Amino acid sequence: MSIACDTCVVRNRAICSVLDTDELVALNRIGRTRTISAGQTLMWEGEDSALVANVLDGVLKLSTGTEDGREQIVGIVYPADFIGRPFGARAQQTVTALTEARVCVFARGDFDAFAREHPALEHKLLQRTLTELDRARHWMLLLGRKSAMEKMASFLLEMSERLVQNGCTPDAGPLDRFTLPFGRQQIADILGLTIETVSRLLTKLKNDGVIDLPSRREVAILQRDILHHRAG
Amino acid sequence: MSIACDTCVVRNRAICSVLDTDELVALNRIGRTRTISAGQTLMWEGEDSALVANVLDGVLKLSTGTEDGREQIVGIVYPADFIGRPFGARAQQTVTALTEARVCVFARGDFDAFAREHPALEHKLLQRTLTELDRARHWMLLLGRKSAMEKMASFLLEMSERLVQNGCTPDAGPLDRFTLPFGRQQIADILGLTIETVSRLLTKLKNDGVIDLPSRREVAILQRDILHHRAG
DNA sequence: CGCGGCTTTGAGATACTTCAAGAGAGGTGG
DNA sequence: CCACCTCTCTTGAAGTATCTCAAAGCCGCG
Repeated sequence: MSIACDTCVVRNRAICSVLDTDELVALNRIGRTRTISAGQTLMWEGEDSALVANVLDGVLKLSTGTEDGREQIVGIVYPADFIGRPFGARAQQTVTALTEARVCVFARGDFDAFAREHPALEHKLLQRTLTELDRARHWMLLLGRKSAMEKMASFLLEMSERLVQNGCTPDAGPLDRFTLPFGRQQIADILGLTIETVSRLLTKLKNDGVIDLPSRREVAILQRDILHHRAG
Repeated sequence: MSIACDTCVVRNRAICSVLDTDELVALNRIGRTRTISAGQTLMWEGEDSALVANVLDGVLKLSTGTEDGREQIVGIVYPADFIGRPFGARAQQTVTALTEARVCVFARGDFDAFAREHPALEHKLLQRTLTELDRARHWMLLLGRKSAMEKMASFLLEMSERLVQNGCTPDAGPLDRFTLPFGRQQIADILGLTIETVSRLLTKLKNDGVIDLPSRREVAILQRDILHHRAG
């Protein structure tokens, strides 16, 4: 039987990788592919959790905000990552596409039921969730205890590691040049800073010869060791 | 057969609650109870993850730090909570007892193997991990975007909800008076502030009549609505 | 009573924000 | 192809929340 998953670009990296063909057929039946344009929101904080999804392509952000409009980005989602809140009634974060994105969506109830019948899938999801929890807690150190420059340096280093093309190329280590899927305000919302501070820090790093900024969203790391040093 | 779990105080709230008697006997065989005195550390960040545990009694903190000694508390662990990093080689946080604590510990390898054979246990663990992840991400908003006073007010409100005696008393809602398991420096390490700022904020809240501080570690909330308002 | 650790309070320093313009980039239409 | 517009980003100057440094107060405990 031929199904969409056969040609799925994240087939071997998403949580689905633990499923055999029959199981994949069953999962495929309850899901569908959806395209989201940049800036569009897939689910809202506080809304009831109706959907979960696998990311096929693109980058999305998870964010929370205060009543008066301050925003904090709490997670960045890449291809093969899972989004949504299974086994829970409410979505706790807003999910918004930063680039055009393709996701494989499931009604939460359907997915929950399927997962409960497939322990291997739940196990994979558990592993991912544990990793995400470690990552979130590590980010709390950055938010709570690092200076603005340390935050920025840490951020650039993390991006150089995470934005590696997840394509066919064998793992080539961190990139020395990459295009951010964020504008300055979004970097500020990730680091808990203001847009002006972000701009000043980037200019300073550029003037110090640590990085180069070929265009608005491109970054080239010229002196990784120094950047590392500034990350605290 | 009589086992320790029969009289376990968290029997119905810890992840073990999904196990039947036979399973509990098996799990009991690979675990043992251990007492930790206040201030003692159970596992260290970066060390390999040898243990996992259920908390029976007491309060512990999860923390990470920078090389130069700055610390951020990233989680607080109460009775019936699970600690450690199953299915992963390294502990990502340091776990330290804040009060004298009793925990039910397992060698990580033993626990991993047991969990893989008991999907219901993994499911329960997944649910907990998802909840913890939501909590951690919510805390990121506090760390990144809230003012010192907003942080303190949010903290006091959260404590009044989480420190509810988990004993036999039916759920009685948030406490208006409680004893913190933290000193001032630890509150600072939770909120990403300095000890002096923490002290000043508490005295201000007291002078404003919003709270009372009967002793060093006791807090009484006098005007919950105002505290809520100051939490942002 | 006196000692040591924790906490409070004060005064001054500063990192980051806020407010306010100006410059640059990218897109659109003439 | 250039002029224009808008949106984002940069830069500057001033303000302020929080930190740092320093000293004194409190409290439990031997």
